[in-house]
Amino acid sequence: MAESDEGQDIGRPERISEAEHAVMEALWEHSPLTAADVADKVGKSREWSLATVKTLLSRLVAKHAVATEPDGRRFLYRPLLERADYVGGESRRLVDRLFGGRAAPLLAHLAEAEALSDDDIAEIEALLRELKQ
Amino acid sequence: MAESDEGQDIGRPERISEAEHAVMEALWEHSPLTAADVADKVGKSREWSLATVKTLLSRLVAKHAVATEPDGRRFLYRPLLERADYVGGESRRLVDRLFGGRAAPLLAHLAEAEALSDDDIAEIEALLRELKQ
DNA sequence: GGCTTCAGATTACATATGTAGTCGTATAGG
DNA sequence: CCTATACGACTACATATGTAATCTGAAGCC
Repeated sequence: MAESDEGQDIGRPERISEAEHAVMEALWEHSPLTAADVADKVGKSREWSLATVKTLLSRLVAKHAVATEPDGRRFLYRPLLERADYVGGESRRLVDRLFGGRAAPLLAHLAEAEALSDDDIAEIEALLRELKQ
Repeated sequence: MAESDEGQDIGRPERISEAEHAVMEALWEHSPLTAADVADKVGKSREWSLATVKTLLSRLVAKHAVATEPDGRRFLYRPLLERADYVGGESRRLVDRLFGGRAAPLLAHLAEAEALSDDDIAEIEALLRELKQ
């Protein structure tokens, strides 16, 4: 048992795998969805069987990242974890692990790898202006 | 067999796990090192037995991320994969997976999460100036 | 030269993850 | 009513990962 029996499930953000993340993206884009809907959306890019998508959805429910609500004889799935939280967490983890928590070196790396377009640069400048005032 | 038998091992960057990454950090900081040395350095933060570190080193050698050279009856380990390459790859993967390859949204997220210090901001501004000229 | 010791090699084992298939059952169609 | 289906639940299984312990052989110490 993860949390001592009884009591609501606060905190403890269970790790979401890459495959699971793909499913989350489908739900973030639009929800609620049935398993078939999700399989459909995700199936565009990955070649997953419906069974696979169902497994991933179950795991996400077990991890409290997705909630279900009955809809007749089936379920509608809806994200519990918000995309911003997930994305923020993952970004943070990477920056912490690889750059000692500093964002600047990350940016430097992306810049070096030509991963920054002119638009990106303009956007980042705007962001900084906003942060400073 | 990973690459058709015979022929040098070009490309195919095998994925390095988080635990393995910790070992790489030790080697990037200073190399070559013996397994015991690595265990020592890594042991500062993680509570790993020497056996564990040896396993991780072996796996890294199998993944061609680390090379060995005999030193008497033991090995000296030295990174083959460069830190910049690893870090660049991981950053890229994250940005691609979560931000459609755009760096600006990543930065926005870090900013929102207060993950940007004043120093960071100054540093990033300097970076941008450099990029623009 | 035999015993201890230290190093890498091999084996172990639980959990996570990717990827499905099968089971049981409620329901919709005939 | 009975049957074909469509779902979720359960089971499966290979590989990856975290975390070690054990085996084997060479080196050094008495």
